[in-house]
Amino acid sequence: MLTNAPRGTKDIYGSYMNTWKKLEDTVNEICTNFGFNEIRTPIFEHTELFQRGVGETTDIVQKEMYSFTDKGDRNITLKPEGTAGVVRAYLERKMYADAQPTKLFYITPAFRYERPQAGRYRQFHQFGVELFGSDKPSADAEVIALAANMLKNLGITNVELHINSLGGPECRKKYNNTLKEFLSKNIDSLCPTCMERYEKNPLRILDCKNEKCQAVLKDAPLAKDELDTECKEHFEELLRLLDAMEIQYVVDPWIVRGLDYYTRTVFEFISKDIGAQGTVCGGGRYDKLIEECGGSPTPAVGFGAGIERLIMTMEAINGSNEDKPTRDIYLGYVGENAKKTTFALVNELRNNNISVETDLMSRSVKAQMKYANKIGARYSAIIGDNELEENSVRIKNMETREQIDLNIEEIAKYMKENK
RNA sequence: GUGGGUAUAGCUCAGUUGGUUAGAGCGCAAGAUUGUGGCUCUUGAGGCCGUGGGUUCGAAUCCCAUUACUCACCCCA
Repeated sequence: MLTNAPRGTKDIYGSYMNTWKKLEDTVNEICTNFGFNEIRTPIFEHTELFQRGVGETTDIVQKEMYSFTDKGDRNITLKPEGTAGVVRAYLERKMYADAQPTKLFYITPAFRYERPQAGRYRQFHQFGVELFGSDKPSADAEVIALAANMLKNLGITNVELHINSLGGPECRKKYNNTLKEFLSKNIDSLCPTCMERYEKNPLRILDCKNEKCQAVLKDAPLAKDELDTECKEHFEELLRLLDAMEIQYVVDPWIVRGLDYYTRTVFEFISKDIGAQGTVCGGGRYDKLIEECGGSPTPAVGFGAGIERLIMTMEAINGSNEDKPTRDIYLGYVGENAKKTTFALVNELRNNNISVETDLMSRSVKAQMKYANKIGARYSAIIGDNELEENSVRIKNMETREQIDLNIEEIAKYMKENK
């Protein structure tokens, strides 16, 4: 137990960390270009926030939350997703009084008690974006464009954008009824889970993979055909904007998102290369959520992307990022006198922003050179009594094997020039 | 929560019909005449054979349980 991380968690280090950092840098840069500002909200919130925000009927709230009572008898939950906390902050910090729209992004751990499998962890990480204050299709377009742009910049080309509109609350209610009516004729041919869903959440039946259910659904009414004129116009304008930006998409009437708060636009970027959990990025519009959380009616769009899944898709294309570490120079030494000089020099170089390593293992010169090679040092030098006497150190380029003699004082300058 | 697969060294994996001290490759460490890397060679360290119980004269090997990992369902990022 002491040497086992809790189930469904992961240590991030080594080559995985390289990819992770690259991803974070890309995300930061793109969000800045799109005018989104970073927000970091607490890792835990009052349980009620998620019950309201994510929805009482969702699996997330009903069975997957890490909840506990703190010493002050507060009901606390580790965030199972990123949006609710941001919505809370938007209201609490009165960001609606700033220039609108408010455009925020976050990278955060999230926690769900689920059976782990490929692309699914109990602690995972979400990159997400939220845009508050605009009900216009252009806001949907901007958010989708950001996601597409990010994926492109990460070199993720093996994903497809699926998009749909569920309509506003009225359309949705109406569609639910039409769908139930349609299904009622064939309810006995549905799979057992779908028979349950018929009562609970008929929309979900649409993306059941069971063949029998698919057969029943063949001529099912589609949400996009039940939209009122406003919702329909909204969706069509969004598609026109995506076309204008040359963002490829598939209108997929079957996508239904599991979170309760979506209205109108929903979309997913789906990969076929990372197993059953193929949704790399999912989001949509949630015009009712802010009211639900106690604010005045405010439209919003956003998405969440799973960092681990993004990395999986990147690795499916490029393999894992096995970059060797690199250091500017390895400075070794022989003998006690040289040791002091070397440590002083190492410190000076580091103060000049040069990456240096030296011997901490009392190794032979040969072993020190081997180590220099392993850590990917670009240059190496060994300081001993001879070098101290003559004030001359031989700097070796590890790749070309070229060597050059320098005074100890000249080393920092030389390394800066050859950084 | 439900099902399938797996579990031997840091990693990838051998291990015969149950038989004495459990192996290989890679990695790690030391060395191959003086203070200089990558190749080669030698040597070494490192295993409660996932854990607990059972069968047996004897278990890494057979049986049961358990845990973890893994894939899928479910759900979602």
